[in-house]
Amino acid sequence: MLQQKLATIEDVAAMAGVSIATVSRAINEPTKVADATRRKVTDAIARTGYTTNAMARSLRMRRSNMILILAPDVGDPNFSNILVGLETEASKRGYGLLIGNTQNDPSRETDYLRFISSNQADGLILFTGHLPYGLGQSPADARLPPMVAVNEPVLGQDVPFVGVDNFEGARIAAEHLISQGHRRIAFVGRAPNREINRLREDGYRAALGGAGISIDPRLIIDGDGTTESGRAAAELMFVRDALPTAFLCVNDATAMGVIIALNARRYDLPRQFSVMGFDDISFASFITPSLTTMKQPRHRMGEAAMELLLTLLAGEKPKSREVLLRAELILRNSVSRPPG
Amino acid sequence: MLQQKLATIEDVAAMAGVSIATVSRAINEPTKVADATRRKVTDAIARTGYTTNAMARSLRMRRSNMILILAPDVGDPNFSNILVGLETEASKRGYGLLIGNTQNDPSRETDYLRFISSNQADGLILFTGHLPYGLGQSPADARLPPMVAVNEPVLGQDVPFVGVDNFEGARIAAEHLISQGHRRIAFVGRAPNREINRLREDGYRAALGGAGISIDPRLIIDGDGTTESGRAAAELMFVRDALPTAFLCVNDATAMGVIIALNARRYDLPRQFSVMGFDDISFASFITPSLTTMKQPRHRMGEAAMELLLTLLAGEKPKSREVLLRAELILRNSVSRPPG
DNA sequence: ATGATTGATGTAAAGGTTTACAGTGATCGA
DNA sequence: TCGATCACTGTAAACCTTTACATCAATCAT
Repeated sequence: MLQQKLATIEDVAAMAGVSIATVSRAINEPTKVADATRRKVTDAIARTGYTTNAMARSLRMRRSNMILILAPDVGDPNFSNILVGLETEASKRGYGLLIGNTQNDPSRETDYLRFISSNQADGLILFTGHLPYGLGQSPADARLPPMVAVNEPVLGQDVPFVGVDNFEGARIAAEHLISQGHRRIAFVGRAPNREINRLREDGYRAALGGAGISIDPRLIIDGDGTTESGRAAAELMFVRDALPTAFLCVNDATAMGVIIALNARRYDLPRQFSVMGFDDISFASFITPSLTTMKQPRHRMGEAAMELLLTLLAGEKPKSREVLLRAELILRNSVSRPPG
Repeated sequence: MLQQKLATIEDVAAMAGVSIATVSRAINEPTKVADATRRKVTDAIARTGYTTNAMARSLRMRRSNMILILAPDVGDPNFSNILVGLETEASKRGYGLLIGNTQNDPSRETDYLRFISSNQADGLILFTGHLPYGLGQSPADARLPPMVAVNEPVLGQDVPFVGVDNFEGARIAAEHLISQGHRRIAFVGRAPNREINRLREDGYRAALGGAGISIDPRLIIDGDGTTESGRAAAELMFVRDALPTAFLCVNDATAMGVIIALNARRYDLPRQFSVMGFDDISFASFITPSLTTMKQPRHRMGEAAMELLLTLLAGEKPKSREVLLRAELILRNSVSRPPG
C-alpha cells in the first residue's frame, strides 16, 4: 500500500504554533479565531497539504454527509437524469452520494441498509416504491431513518415524496388527443396495483369523462410498462378488432412498442393512428415517428427530493412532505387528427 | 434528530461478559475465539442489534471500503450498464460505490478528489479518459491513488485499463460489411484525438486494407459521436455527392443520426444503404431499421474493472494492467447486400 | 480601582473501533 | 516435576477529529 502518512491536524497545529482546537476552529468557525492566527493556520494547511480526515470527523460528529440512493435498476433511462439532479443539489450542499442497486432483490435491499445502521449514510433516497425489505415491519423499527421517496411513492407509510403529478399529466395528454379530434382513445398499460399506472389511468378517465366521452373497457389494455408489453397490447387490439384512433400509453417504452407494432403492420403514422407516451425518455425523439409525450422534469425532481431530504436531516420542518411537479406536453410527430 | 443511541461494541461486551477485544475478534476472526465465547457474543449481538460503526472502523483501519466512480455523465446510456457491473463486483466484495458526476467540469473533478484525500474512498474508477484535474501534473502527485480507467483509457499515464478492443471490434464490423459485398464503405465519426474514435477508425482501415480495398478519404467523415453529428455527416455526403453503399459509424448514437437522415430522404433501408453502429445501446433495437452493431460487454467490463481495482487495493500484483474484452457482432436489420 | 464581561486560545474528553502486547491457565514433553 | 508451548482473553494505545469547559489577558462599567 502506498499510504504515505498524511498530515493531521496536529501537524498543522505544530507548524502554526497553536493548539489543534484552534486549527479546527479556524477551519470550521473562522469568525471565532483572530485574524492573525487564522492566517498562520491557513498558511500551515497549505504548506502541509492537510485535508480533514472525514472518518474521524464523521465518527466524532455522528454524521457522514452521505446519502444512500436505493434504486431497483440504475440502468433505467428514467433514473439517470433524476440522479443528476440529486447529485447537483447534494454536491452543492457538501453531501456525497452512495449508490445501491437492488435489482428488486429483498436481500440486497436489506444489505444496503447496513450503510444506514453503520453510520455510513445519514439518509436515504428511495426509488423502489416500497420500504427496503427489513425496515418498517416490526414495531421496533417504528422510527424510520430520514428518507424521501422519489418518482414512485411508498404506499401507506407516510414517507415524504417528490414526483410528478401523474394524474394531471395523463389528463393533459388525453385532453391533447381529444383536442385533435380523437374520440376512441385507448389506454395501454393498465396495472391497478402500480400506483403510477393507476394514477395515469385515472387522469385518462378524467379527461374522457370531462369531454363527455364514455369509456370503452375494450380500449383499456393491461401492461407492465415494457416495450414488449406495448407491442403485445397493440397486437391484441387487432385480434379483438376493437381499434382506437389514438393510443395513450402509460410510458414511452410502451409507446415505442405500440409504434413498432404499427410500423410492422405497415400503417402510416401518425396519419392512421396517433400515439402518445409519457416520460420523454431520451430516445423518444429518435423513433419514427418521433414521439409526442409528457416530459417529466427529472432534473428538478432530483433536486427537489434532495432538498427535502436535507431539510429533514437538518431537523427542520419542510414546507410540505409531498412535492408534485407538473409534466410538460412535448409536441412531436406521433399525433395528428384522426383519419376520415 | 432521531439519533437514538446505538449499541456499541462495549454494550455487546458487557452483555456477553467479555472484553471488547474479544467481541471484535469474534466478529472479524471467529477462529481465534473459543466456541462457547463466540456463541455468547453472537447472542449478545443479536439481542442488542449491534452493527459495527463503519466510521470508527475506517478511522482505525485507514480504509473506507468505498470506491469513487468518476464519470463525466451518469446519464450516458453506455455508462449505466458498466456501473451495474462495477456494483455487482464491489458489493460482492463488501465495497460501496460513491458516485461523482463531473460533467467534464475540471473544478468538479478536483472537488471529488476530496473523497480520496479525506479517506472517504480507497480507490478510483475513471470514466473520463483523463486524470482528474489537479492530479498528476505536479511531480509531487507522482504517486497516484489506486485507480483503474474503464471504457476509455488515460493516455500517457500508465493507468490500468479495462475496456473493449475497439480496433478489433471495428475490424470485425467492417469485415461483416465487406462479407456482404460492400466495397464503398464510409466511416462516420473520425476524431483523431479521441482514442476510441482513432482505434475504431484504424480497425476500419485494417479491414479494408486486408480485403484489398483502397481507402477513399472522401468517405471518412469527422464526427463527435453525437446523433446530430451522424445526421450532419450523412447530409454532407449527399452534398459532396460521394456516396457509399454502407456506413460504418463510430457508435450507435452516430448511426441513429445517419439512419434518421436517410429515412428523412425517404430511402428504403437497408435495401439502398446499409448502416452499422458500435456499442449496442439499449435503443439500437428499436429504431427502424433495427441496428446491426457491435455489442460491448458492459456488465463484464464493470466487473473486470472493479476486480482489477480491488486487486490493486489489496496490494497484489494483477495478472495484467490492461484488460481488453471482445465486442460481439449483433445482427439486426440495418445491413443487407449492396444494391445493384 | 475593582469586579464583570468579552474575546481568544488551550486542555482534555469523547466518539467506537482494531490490534500489539501482556497475561493466564492448561497441556505437553522430558 | 518443571519449563515450554499453546489457546484464549484482557489491557491499553492508536486512529483523528470536534467541542465543552477552563484559562487568561484585555476591556469595560461603575
